[in-house]
Amino acid sequence: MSQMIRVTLPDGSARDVVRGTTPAEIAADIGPGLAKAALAARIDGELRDIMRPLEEDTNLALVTSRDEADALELVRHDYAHILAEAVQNLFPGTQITFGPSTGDGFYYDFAPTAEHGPFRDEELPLIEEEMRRIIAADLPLTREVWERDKLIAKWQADGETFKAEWAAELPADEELTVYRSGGQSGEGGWMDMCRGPHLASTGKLDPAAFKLTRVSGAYWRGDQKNAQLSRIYGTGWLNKKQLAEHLVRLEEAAKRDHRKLGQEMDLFHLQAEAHGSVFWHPKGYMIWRELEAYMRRAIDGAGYREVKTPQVMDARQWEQSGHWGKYRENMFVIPDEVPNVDDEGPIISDEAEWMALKPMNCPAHVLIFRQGMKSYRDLPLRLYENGCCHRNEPHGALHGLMRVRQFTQDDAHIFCREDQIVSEVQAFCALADRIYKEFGFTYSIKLALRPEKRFGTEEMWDMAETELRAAVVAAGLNTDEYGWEELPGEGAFYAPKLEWHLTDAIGRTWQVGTIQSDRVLPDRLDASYIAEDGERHRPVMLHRAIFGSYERFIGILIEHFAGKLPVWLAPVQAVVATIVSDADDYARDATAQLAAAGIRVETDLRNEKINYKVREHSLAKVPFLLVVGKREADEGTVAIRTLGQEGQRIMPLAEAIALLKGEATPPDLRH
RNA sequence: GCCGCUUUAGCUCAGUUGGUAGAGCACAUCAUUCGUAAUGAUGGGGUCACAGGUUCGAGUCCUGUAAGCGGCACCA
Repeated sequence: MSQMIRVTLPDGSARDVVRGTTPAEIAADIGPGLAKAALAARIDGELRDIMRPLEEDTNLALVTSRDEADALELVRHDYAHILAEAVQNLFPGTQITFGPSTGDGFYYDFAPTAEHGPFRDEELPLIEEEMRRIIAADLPLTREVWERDKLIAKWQADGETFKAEWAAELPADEELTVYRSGGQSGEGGWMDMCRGPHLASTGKLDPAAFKLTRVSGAYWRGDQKNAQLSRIYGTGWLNKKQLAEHLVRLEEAAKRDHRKLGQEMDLFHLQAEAHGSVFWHPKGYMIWRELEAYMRRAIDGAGYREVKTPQVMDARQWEQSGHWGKYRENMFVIPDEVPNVDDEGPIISDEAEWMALKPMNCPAHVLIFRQGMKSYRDLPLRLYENGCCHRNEPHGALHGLMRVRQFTQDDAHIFCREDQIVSEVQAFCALADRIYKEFGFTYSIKLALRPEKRFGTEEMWDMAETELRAAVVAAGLNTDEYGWEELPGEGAFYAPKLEWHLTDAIGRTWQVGTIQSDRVLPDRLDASYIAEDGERHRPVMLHRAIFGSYERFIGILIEHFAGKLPVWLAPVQAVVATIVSDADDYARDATAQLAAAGIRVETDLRNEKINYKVREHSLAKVPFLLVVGKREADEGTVAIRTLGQEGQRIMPLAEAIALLKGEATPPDLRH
């Protein structure tokens, strides 16, 4: 075996070095600048430690902070380790578990001692200080390969039961590696089991480029049945400037929060007496009404027929549909009896019959389908409902408009034959695409596969998943551009789901649209049609929504536009504001003409300076401000100021009305 | 549901080691009629989330409950 190996660099040049040479040594050989800048190595495309010796001929690329994605990943992972080391220095007995990098930083999950309990916000500065001390100490990080039994024994000896469990369960063919900061090779210092790679030493990190942000509970291995750990989150960057920019971005995002804007713009409110249900104010409900009208135009044009179904149905119906068995913990259940009321309130007898508020519209739509005989000629039958549903969600899940307990879905069920599924799903993908684009959204799309709790045969699920996948492929949506991925175990109990996701102001994604291919409910609720062969057949039922719920969609719209809604959705589209009271009559007349043209317009005749009015209506995010003074009143003009722009345009009133009418036209009615 | 934090005027927030509540904005009244992001003056407004407890005395300390916030788990 040769003592020399050949290393090929990205520029195509090759150099022969002694086996066991490290990328760091090669970097140093090329130049001191590179040696300092190099953070890690890419060996045949795989990210590796810069201190890890090269054993065979390879392609080598040195990773520096210019390779931002790689560098951030490395740095964040290192911050996570240093966080763990700092916590164990400060709080002996705390067990370490697991700590990855995230989209903007890192976290680490700890099992604190019983005496200490979960970490608290106020401890974060202390931990940050210890982390900076570790960075300043510039401790070298070394990689060691351990034998599984020895490593498990070591963790057990150290009282690290979570690590021991993890080490025992890692795949048998996986090499177990440990990273040690400080200490001698093989002993001393601080160690964590980790796949790596890591930087060469803790001093490679910028002590001013990270910040611990919050604490949280988190379950061991993400399972509620397991122990709850104490998670510490941080944000980490390559330098101080990046951190500062990130913190500014967070502040900006907080200003777009739909809960904050909803209050400032007087759109809606939530209160404890109906927690999880929305009180829509006139302005907020105007957005809703516009969306409803928009969606009706869309479904009318796509061959749907609108229905309305009961809010409350007998428990037996929900048993039949399977919801009673699989979904009851989320259902609001009510007794079906005249309450026997005395001073203590209603008494429910032991024999009470039960009813439930609908958590979904699907069973009711099947009941409509079942009325009368259906022929194959009736299919596909597309039933749409603005369906108001109630779900008793876990309290910790509630979040503004995004997650509520009462919500209205733009829900439809398409009853169709087997051979119509793919074309129906494709048509839906096209409709959803058109609609999201008309609102200016980009979306990601996922396929949620069969869950553990489910009805139906494996063959049914195989078919259903295959159909949805086929439709997405046919529509060309299964690409990275659409964030395409398959999510095992995340489907509904009756069907796999295609899901459309939109992103909120701080990067959290929310499912809005869905289409689900369901053979279970038609079977359980005995839906059938007469086919060409004269026999009864089961239809397939496609559950689908595009807004998901009006509540969530409005929440996302508010954040997406930072409250500055497109004119057609703005609750108040224009305000006519006077400069002097001499213009009051003209302002009233102009307002009446705008209103007659269908513009949502208000008048501001208050005895205030125009500066004050401009500021107030700008903050209220009114798209158009029509200012009238003596001059405009005399000339029959208005001075139009557009939200977000400085200056104004003076034009005849008739022209202004035409302009606003055009701007206020919903996107689907433009040509 | 779980972990941590929070809850004081309509809104945003001050309130020292426990001694009986304050600002700005908003609102009302008056004056001001003003040309594109805050005119001035005066005034009204609070069971300090709720329920207990400690104390001579609790916005402040303790316990419980509820809601809100950030995560986790769960989901449109």
